[in-house]
Amino acid sequence: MTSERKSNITIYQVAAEAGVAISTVSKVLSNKSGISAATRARVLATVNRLGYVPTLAARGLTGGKTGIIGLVFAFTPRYLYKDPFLLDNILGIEEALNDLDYNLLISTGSETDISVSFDRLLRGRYFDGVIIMETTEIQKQALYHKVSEQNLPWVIMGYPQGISPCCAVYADDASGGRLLAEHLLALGHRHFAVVTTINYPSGVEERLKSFSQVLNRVGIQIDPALVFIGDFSFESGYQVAESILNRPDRPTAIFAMNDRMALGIMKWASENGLRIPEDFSIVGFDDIQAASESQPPLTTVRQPGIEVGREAATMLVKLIHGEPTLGQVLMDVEFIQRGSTGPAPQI
Amino acid sequence: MTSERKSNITIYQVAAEAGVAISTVSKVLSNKSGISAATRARVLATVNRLGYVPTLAARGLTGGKTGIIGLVFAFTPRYLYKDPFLLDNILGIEEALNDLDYNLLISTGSETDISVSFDRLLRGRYFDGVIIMETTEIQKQALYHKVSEQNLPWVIMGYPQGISPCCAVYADDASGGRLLAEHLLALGHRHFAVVTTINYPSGVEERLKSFSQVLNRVGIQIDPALVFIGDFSFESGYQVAESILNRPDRPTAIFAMNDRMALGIMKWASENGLRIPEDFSIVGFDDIQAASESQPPLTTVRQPGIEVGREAATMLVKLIHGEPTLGQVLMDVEFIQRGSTGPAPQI
DNA sequence: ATGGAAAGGGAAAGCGCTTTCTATGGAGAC
DNA sequence: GTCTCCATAGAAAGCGCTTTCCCTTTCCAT
Repeated sequence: MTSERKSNITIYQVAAEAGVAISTVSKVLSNKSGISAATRARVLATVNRLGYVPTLAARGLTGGKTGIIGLVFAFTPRYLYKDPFLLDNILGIEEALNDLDYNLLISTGSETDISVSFDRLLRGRYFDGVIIMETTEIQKQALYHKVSEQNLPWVIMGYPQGISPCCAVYADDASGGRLLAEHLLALGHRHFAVVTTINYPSGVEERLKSFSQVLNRVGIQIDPALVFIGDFSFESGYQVAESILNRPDRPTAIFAMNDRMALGIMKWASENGLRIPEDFSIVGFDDIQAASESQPPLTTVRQPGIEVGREAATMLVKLIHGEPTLGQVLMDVEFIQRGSTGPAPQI
Repeated sequence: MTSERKSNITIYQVAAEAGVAISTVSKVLSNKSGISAATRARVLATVNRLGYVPTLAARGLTGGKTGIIGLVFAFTPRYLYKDPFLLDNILGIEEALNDLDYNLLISTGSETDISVSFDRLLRGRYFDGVIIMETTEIQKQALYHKVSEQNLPWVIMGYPQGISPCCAVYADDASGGRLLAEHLLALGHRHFAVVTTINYPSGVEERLKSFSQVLNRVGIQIDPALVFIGDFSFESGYQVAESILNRPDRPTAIFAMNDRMALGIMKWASENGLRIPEDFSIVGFDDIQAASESQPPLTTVRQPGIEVGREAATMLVKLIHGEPTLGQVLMDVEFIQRGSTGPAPQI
């Protein structure tokens, strides 16, 4: 009655069966040096025969490797699980981690409160490393302190600015913003609206910044009255569409910070008899699957979501193993011209 | 140099500060009885002041609660992270778990090999409970044995058949299949094709079974030559579309086991000049967002994905706390008629 | 042959917590 | 006022593993 759970095979039983000390078994399993090939083989055979699996909890306690990676996402689960692009990131991480024999624990929260559960996790000795995903500047700082306090290897999936030195993997959002601006400018557009969000992650900030810089260079400022706020969702795009498109001085081009909001705006437009790109042009960001399936298909910038995730995971595992890694990896984005952009309408 | 990590505050320090024994602190934190109100308050105050967080690993080792729930998904991550319906399930779980102060660790695998990493996790003393998601009959049996060996509370998210007694939450797939069959029959359809997958989870099996039963009742058998195999993806639907729709005896109605495959077929049809529902009718299953946005919108059956996930998580936590729970919960589905179905074309 | 270094193997000390089990004090009963 | 009994606090024994430290072997160089 000591334990409710059926007692598993422990390292002691393996040691006894194999006729060695437990430290020897431990060394074999952790691939430490100092064990003869013969002994190693004998121990391994016993491990297999008994079906021994080391207890993660005990490993975690003693500072050994648990094979678990934490991922902090400082926004709500709804934000995460409804965003095809972020899910691509996670898919990439999962795939890489499965290959490397690690597991992922995702910790979601809310904008105001990242710490509650993550704190507990972080200090719980469960993680071999941590990936920080898609955060705002302020959160990044807070998380950075927490994680480095624990002395855990960590990687930022997103822009690293403000924190240095650190390992980071991120798409070249800045170039994306620039490419879109240049494209729209070349089509003769001069009157822009942008749809962004409050409390956005750094990548979005970069897109917007470089977009405006290109415009500034030709003497165009974005009118603050033409900056609209959504929450990255299709619905939020649909909702702000009216206030963008129904104004007397309708912008000729709209830059939505992601594809889903762009698609939402397009839906409202088509329901309200506006033609794209004849009446206005629109661009998004990410290149999610739906972007190529819309009517017309959406001009956008492709971010390599899966690759970013995979790279981040691979980098973290290298860090854990103490192997040398590139500090920061910038992934290329690709401008994708489709039917949602055309020459600016004559006024 | 004993530990690489900065040493955290331990229960000993809290006990010393509060002037009590560590067992007292432990009892306070686990809400055990036998502690006076004064002592409890003093300990709690010290815990807060010091910012003490119990180490999960140590808790796990001693059989205490770790606050971590495992989710087994026996297929590949790509299958999971690309399926809006399954993601709804997970979203529901996450939301419920966040409220209940638990965390979720998702373990994906592959059809052939569910056990490798999950085995390790399961025996690692990390989980307070386990949710088994969307598996085939055979896998369910195997997982069932593994989990119950560990004496962990567990819940099946999906059909429980074959295993009893157990806790399960599932949508009424059988009714869904029936409703679709009746609808198509009422429209005069007599010539059916179905698109399913190999190695499908039990829910899909139920849909198909009840669909055929309704047809059988009016003397219609599904021609084995008209059973097509996809993999639940949009692309796989697109790919099988030609072999379904280009045959001389084209079926007048198609039942795809999920919306994404149905949508893929519709895309091929529209690219090849076939009109829906004039040339053929098509139905899906799940009611993902894209189903209502397609041209024409898709007739389907809505499964309450988020609710199922939420219910499964809530049930599991009750199980963990030793509270009484309903053994099995069947969630209603809803038939949703849209534009993709119409009267059978005259031959 | 023999001394010494190198290499393999074992004992034991924790890691931080939960959980008995035992001790202690105070209250109630006689 | 003494004795018995609860209620509560404290000591100590693990949980299963890693790691340090030390003792045996084994092998090479002299």
